[in-house]
Amino acid sequence: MVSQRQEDVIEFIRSFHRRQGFGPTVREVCAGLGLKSPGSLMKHLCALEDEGLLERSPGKKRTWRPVDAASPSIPLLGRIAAGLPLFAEENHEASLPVDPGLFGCPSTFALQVRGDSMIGAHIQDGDLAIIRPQDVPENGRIAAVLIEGLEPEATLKEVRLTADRIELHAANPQYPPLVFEGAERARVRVLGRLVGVIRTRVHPDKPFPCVGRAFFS
Amino acid sequence: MVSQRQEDVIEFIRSFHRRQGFGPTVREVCAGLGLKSPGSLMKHLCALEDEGLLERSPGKKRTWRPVDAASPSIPLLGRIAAGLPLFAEENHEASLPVDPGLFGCPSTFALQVRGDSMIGAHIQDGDLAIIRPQDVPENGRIAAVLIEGLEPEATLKEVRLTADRIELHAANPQYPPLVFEGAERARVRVLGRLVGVIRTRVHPDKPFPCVGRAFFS
DNA sequence: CATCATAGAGAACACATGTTCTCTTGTCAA
DNA sequence: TTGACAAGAGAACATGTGTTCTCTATGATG
Repeated sequence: MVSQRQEDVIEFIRSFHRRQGFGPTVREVCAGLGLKSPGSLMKHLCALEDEGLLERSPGKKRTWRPVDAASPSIPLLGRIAAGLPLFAEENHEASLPVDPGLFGCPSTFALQVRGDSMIGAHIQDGDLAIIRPQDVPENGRIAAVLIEGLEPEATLKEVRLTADRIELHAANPQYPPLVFEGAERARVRVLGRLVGVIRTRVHPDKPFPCVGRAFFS
Repeated sequence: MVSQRQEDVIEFIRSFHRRQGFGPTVREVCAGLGLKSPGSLMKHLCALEDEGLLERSPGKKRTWRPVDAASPSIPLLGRIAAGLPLFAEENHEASLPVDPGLFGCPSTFALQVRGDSMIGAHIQDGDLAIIRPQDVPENGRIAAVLIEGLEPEATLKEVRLTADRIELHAANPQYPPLVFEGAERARVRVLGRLVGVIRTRVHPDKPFPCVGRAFFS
């Protein structure tokens, strides 16, 4: 059981580490939380150590730290090349300087969205879709899928499962649903499910580029 | 000019950091290089500092580090408290482990969007708006603004400037534009302009929560 | 009311550790 | 040889810092 205070402790240590490149002293943690002496903070630190959320090297300076050595970046797999394997280094186009833990999963990857097929889910052209790897489709989820036989490009679609079919729905009426049933089902390969979105450019010229005001009036 | 010895120093510090999660003491670096006293190592450390390859915080323990050690982050200013100053540590709720450079500016901050007033710009409830600080309004841009006299909360709005007015438009017809003219103009305080969006949760139950399929059919 | 638990303040201790000084050794060039 | 220079050993100092103890204030509970 971690109290609010204890979550603050972890968050402070984590952000101190990120900002400074080294860990805080217990007194610096105190100052960050508004405490004036380290005595009571030690109880929190020890409690968090018992919880398995913090580590220390007893007696050593500036060694209180979160247990998870956060992997610092999300690989950007811009487009999926024809030659698999999919997650090899070859397809690793770039790294987003973003801690994957932000999205609740240490092993996410990113795909840049092309077109406005998911505009109804408020995912714009150019957005970076954060994907958690997962190969079983889940009904109602938005997933990145590969369709064998078509051009080898990952697309983002809402998955709808019925007894014997997989339907892939765009969030845009211009794109009809893709339906796979029977043997066809095997053509659908789920890469993972959408767990986040990063938009690095906000179009200044067309603030509402796809769903214009006309939709509302 | 860095000698072989000095490269060893950097490599040792870097790998120590990776293995342990915190930095080495100068004596631990000595031991790692087979030196028996820190005196001469200091010359190497200082030389590397002059080269711009290492950093330290003088006097502080375990703070010798490679210059690129501090992973940058974006401060999350969840809501703006009544008591300013705005960017003080007090309002610093948390840090997003995201390199601000991803959004083209080293000093961005984040605000969590409440409500669906910007849904037309595909910004959902709960999204994290990445803001570049800027106090002059720009026509047509989406900006985070503070309106004096109302509840002290930052809101995201599209700014439209005319000769003598500032209009703040929501991207949702349910919210009428706010118009400020004449002396009223001074009530509008621009915090910065929107340069990005991060969505950390994708609602599985309602994939199109606000602009439903009804809009398209 | 009494009792207990929790959070924090404040003081104190021990020592790890950054930093500086001096001295020795080895190397290279004039 | 002599001098200059770099690398290291060893000692010493000042203090930052982890850790522990005691005492107080507050709130919940019986």
